[in-house]
Amino acid sequence: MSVGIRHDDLRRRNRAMVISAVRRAGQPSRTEIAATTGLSHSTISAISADLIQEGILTESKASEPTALKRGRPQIGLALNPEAAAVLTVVLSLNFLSVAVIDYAGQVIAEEQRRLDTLVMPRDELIGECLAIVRRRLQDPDLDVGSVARIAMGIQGITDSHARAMLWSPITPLTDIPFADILEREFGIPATMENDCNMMAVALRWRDPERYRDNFIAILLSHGIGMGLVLKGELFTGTHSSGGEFGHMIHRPGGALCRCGRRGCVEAYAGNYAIWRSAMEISEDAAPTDVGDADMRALAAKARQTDGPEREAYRRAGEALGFGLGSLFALIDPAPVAMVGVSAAAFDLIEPALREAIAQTAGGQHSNSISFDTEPNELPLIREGCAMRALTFVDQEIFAPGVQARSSAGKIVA
Amino acid sequence: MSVGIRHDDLRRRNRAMVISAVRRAGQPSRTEIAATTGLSHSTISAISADLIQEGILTESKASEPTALKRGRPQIGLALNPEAAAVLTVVLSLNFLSVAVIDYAGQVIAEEQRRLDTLVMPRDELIGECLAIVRRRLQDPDLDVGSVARIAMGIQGITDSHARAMLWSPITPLTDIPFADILEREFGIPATMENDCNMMAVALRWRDPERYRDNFIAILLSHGIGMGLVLKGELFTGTHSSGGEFGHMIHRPGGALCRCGRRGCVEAYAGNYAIWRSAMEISEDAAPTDVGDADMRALAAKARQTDGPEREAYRRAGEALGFGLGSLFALIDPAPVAMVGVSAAAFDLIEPALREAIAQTAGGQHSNSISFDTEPNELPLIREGCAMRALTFVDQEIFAPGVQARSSAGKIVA
DNA sequence: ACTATTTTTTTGAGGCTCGAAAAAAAGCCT
DNA sequence: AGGCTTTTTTTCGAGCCTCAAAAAAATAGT
Repeated sequence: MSVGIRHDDLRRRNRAMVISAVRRAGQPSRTEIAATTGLSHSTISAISADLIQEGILTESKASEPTALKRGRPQIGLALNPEAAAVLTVVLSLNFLSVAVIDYAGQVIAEEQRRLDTLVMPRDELIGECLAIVRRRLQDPDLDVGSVARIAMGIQGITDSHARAMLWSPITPLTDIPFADILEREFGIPATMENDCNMMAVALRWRDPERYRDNFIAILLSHGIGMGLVLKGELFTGTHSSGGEFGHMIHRPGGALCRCGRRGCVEAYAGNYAIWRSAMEISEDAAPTDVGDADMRALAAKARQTDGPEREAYRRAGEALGFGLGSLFALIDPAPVAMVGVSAAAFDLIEPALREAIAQTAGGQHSNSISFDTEPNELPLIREGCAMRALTFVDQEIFAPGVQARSSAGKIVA
Repeated sequence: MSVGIRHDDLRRRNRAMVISAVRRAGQPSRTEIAATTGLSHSTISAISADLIQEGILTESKASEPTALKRGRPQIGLALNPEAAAVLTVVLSLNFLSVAVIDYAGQVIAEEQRRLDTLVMPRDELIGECLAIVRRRLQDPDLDVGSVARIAMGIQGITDSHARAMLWSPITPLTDIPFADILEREFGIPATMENDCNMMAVALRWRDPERYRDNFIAILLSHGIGMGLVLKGELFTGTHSSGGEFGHMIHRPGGALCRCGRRGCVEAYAGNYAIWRSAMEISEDAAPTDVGDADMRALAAKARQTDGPEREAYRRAGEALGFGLGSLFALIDPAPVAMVGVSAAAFDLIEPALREAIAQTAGGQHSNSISFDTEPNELPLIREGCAMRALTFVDQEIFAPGVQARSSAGKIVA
């Protein structure tokens, strides 16, 4: 079961804590770090001396316009951008993008490509991913050896260990162990992350005030996805990436969902469902792909006239509201971020959503539940992947445990 | 944010680990503890010498019929029953029970009382609880000073810090801070726990093989409650005890629930809902109390003839199945324990439940989801409270952190 | 009685954090 | 300018903790 704390773990954990304090705070002084971590000044001094000597941190003398104060000025500590680099791969519908990011979090190279993900055979899809990564790694401007981690994000379900894509709406293929494939090809540790989870991670870094310990990121796109942070931790399923909010049951035996089942929230609130409803096509009709431009036109029409388009958004709001109500019954209410193309139509969705949620036990005080919108999910996913990879480097490479230390470079299976 | 590890914390944590290893394993030898905790023999030897000297552990020479082996025989370590005692209070519909339990987990005294919880005024209800505790504490056979912790369990919603009852079906009263009340009255640290959470805790101690890291305990009684363990941790809401499975929405705008809303799972699967449906009373009718004997008679009738009684159980199964399907979409499937009087009628519920769950995304491989039943919830709740209180003593009193050490006896607010 | 085997304790070394004191690096004041 | 104050950072010794190795203890087999 839970394991004892060894004597060496102590330093390792406190190192990790100092690094993470610097990553969060930007340019904290040693004194500030001591205050936030609760460790003594002497300990922080010793650890940061080590980290600077190892090239992980740097002293940034040129601190911001220092508020004129008496006493020895604080010396800001910053992440050394050259300490390492990470690579992010984001695979979404018909689109593949890669970025190389330095240790301080700045993008230093990127590349994007259009693909027909829906029809590509397995080998080709994997091949395209490997090829784009290889091109970036072979960039002469880049010191290849410094790429310490790859984080790949994909729309769809991944396993709970972040190793494989289990199922995805962007391809009929299933069970592709992308993390293992990337590690085998490039010898760099990799993970396979769920898109909505990465959105949640990114939101937390973007706005820690609002998105701190408990919040929900919901992707309103072709499908409905969710990333959930509870008590400061990303919530995942026990076997899969979990949080399949879109496939909670809204109406037993109801509209046909893309997953082949009936009555899921997504079957009322996914792009295809809103489209189907607005066009007054049967609820039993097979889901079709709807482009972002078409969805924006639909929203415009719904705003203009009170017809089936507006009703379609109303029904989507109702499904989302009852779904959120059920979710809130389980976890208590939390702030929500709506992301994706239909988040731009949240004005059409919100009234019915609030009305529905007010009818649920989880929606008590539904007026106090706050929603935020962000129409563009891709930057969020990439940012999330970047932070995921960087914090891995922080913890597993620059503050390694006993196992990792004895077998540097070996990929953990 | 997260705080650094001090040097003194190390010993504290490892002490706690040794104690918990003994509590889990029964009579482990030092060598076994070293193996399970991963600490060295010398460390375990030093820590256990301390604990024995302080009267927390004892060496149990008279170990079980030792498998004849060469070498120095292992000396079993056991919890010293006299090291401390805890007190459990369980308040349920019309029933109040108290037990005193020694440090090794044996019940050493108990008392039970019938009350009219539904109609008692606030002062009287609190007064009865205090009186029954006081009687047990004043028992001359009991060394009062040794009672180190009180855990109170109640049917209903508690806050996430386990301090107060927020709402309960057994009384119209709300927001009673029982933990504070007990602490003020007796000067003993106390917590206020949710019944279903305690059921889950108890199941884990009873059968750690089956109920280890991920499982669900569902109370099928007047209302529907849930205790959820995910990744080895009890899952609670962010503000409340959470996990209000019974108030997930089964059918928007559907049958009237005891909570005043419509379409909750409970409005189809709670005792009153099954009764209402079997008697062919309107779904809009106000919930009524149904005795356990009546429910058993109803189940018998349903088994005998295919009438409205059987249909009522079928509809309960359907609601539970779709509810579990939605839950499993969020957390992935896990073993389920059905507890309470209607668990005895699970044979009537199961077919429709499995049929419904198979129609949900979370219910993939629904045949592999296993159900267990336990008709009697009260012993489980008491056991859970006992283990809760005992592990608190293990961790907070016998392996105290810096704060607790410097202010012994002070109640943490 | 002696040896082999296994468990437990003892001992010394090394490492970590902490508090106190010293050193460093400014601004402030006369 | 020079001394003083204030604040940050570093240094140093003390006290713990864990670990590995060696020693001691306890028993079965021969």
